[in-house]
Amino acid sequence: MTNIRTVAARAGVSPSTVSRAFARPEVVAEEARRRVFAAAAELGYQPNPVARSLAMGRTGNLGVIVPDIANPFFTPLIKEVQREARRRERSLFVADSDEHVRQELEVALAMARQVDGLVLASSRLPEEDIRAVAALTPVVTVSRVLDGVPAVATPSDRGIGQAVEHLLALGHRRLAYLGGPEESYVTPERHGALHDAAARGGLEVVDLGHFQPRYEPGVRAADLVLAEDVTAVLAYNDQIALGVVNRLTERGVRVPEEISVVGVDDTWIAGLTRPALTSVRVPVGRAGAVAVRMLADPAPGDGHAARESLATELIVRASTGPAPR
Amino acid sequence: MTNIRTVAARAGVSPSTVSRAFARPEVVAEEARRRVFAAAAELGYQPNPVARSLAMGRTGNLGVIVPDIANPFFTPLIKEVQREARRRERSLFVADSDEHVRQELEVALAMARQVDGLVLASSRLPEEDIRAVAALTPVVTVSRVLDGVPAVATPSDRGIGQAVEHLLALGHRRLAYLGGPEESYVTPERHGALHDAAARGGLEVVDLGHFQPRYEPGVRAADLVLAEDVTAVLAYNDQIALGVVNRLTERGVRVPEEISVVGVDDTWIAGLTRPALTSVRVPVGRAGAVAVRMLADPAPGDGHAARESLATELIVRASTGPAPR
DNA sequence: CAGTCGGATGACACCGGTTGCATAGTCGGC
DNA sequence: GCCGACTATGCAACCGGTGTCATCCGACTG
Repeated sequence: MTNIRTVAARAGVSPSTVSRAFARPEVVAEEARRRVFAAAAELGYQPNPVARSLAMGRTGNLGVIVPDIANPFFTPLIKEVQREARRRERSLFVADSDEHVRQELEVALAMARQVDGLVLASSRLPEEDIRAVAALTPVVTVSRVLDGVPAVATPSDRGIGQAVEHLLALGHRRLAYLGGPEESYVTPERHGALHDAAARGGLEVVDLGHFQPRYEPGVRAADLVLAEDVTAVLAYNDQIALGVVNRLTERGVRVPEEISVVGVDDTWIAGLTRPALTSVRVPVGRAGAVAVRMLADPAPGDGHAARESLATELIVRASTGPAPR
Repeated sequence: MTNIRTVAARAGVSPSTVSRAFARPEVVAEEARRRVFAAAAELGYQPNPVARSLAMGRTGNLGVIVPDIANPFFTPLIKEVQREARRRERSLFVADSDEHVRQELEVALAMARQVDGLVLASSRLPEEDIRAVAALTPVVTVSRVLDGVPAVATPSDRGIGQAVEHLLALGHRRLAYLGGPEESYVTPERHGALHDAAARGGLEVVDLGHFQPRYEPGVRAADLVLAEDVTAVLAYNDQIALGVVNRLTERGVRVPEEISVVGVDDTWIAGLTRPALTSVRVPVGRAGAVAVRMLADPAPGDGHAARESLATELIVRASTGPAPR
């Protein structure tokens, strides 16, 4: 493969001039630049980004790691991170940890030194592992807050508070809660937000346990819900909620006439299913954009790590209605 | 940041020994290895993958570029590519071209030299651009066939043929076709497969034009469908089909009693909506796995580029039924 | 016309690893 | 006790760029 010296020889200039012609064309004289590009074109030369990264100590890449690329919750985040990265002329590499802590660490370590900054979304890593990664490259976490590491938080208290208000206003008094996976950092946070809001408003909450954030566990959960004397369900996320809705419908229970269902995440499927799903919107796209901003334009370090917080809100659709009397 | 020489000094050995201790521990004596690792641990040293890539001429990374990460059609591909990459101890970087040719090229060029191989899924690039990328790094295309470039094809003729048979058997005689985006390589391929099969079986096809492969265009398409005298619809993909189903239902047209709807891609949403969607399954996950195999274990070059072909098949669900009389 | 200034270029030392080759050291065999 | 083989290590050249510094040249100034 051709390198900078080959091109230099062909163009009759020194390697330095070739390097400059590509990196900062304006400092090279017209004539020399022309000859360099001509030689490069003939030889099919392209600067080697790996060598450039090594010499410059920066790669021009950013990375984002999500637990599951297939989870539609993360796609707005990826899209926005990518858009912001592109605006800054950085390439974006995405990686998926398959909801698996061990793989998340491997993937993060593999990526760390090959990017100029890393966005860790909904990381399940233990604190010390996140810190280890942060020691290798600048890191911003999303939906996970850690001392000393810049973060974009998306606290669910407001959105879940609105969901509780909404259900109370519709006359519901007993709610089943389908919790998220035990390993997730967000699980206790959402659980706490719900219990706080419910206690304040006088809504009784029945905890039905932990569920993986996918469709099938929601199907299973629906039957548990029917065994309880509740008129509403709040699910950890939209996929679970969708499983519940479909299973209830199959069993002849009408949504929302007999049971109201609320999801969380407000992924795009929420608006597409019938009935469309009432859901707590998590501004994860904006969170991604903010995270990139924090990575690329770091605020002057005033001692402690940067922190942003983006509120959630309830989006009401067709899966919630007045409680049956 | 600490490098191999710092560690060497601390461990009282030469840089080469440190290098070998990390790269091929078995060739380093017990005692030396112990001291190297001790020194490395104290200094928090990790080998720099960029430097390693430069020296070795390989990065240990694979890349995959998809038109749209948010499109559920591609998630099985990404997942399988990742699984196969991991089996071979390669990291995987995913990138998204935002359904945009210009960005696809940029992304591909940026990635090309930083990976040992690239999977281009449903690429929309002009041939010469794909060849330019393939000149920089080994490339395997998926669902796109090009002379001289290894490829995994997923021809739709069989699956679409089955869909036509299925509809004919149900008594349908006139079908509306909602075509894909004009830029896509797959669009004419699917169109051709449909017209061939329809001509063979005696099914009349009404072409309703080109649609972007998303939900909203499907909603719009539904009203066009109703203006035609047809009893069945075949959509370019599931998202369009879903938009059609939802809009028909809204307008009081029952699916499948009055109109049957068939999608293509068999994404996971197809099974989740009500009625569940009959769809042509494209084995894109397996295609990804095969692509990685072709990249990582290249067949002895027998002159022309490797080629694999994976057949599609119809999955019948609830959105198709007997034609109304 | 000499002196100064500034812009373009080349030489060279890096960046942080890998690797072929030479050498020192160990051990066994005869 | 000497020789050959084999192992573990060090040296130094590379991978393909970047960036600093010195040099050279022409032009401008007084």
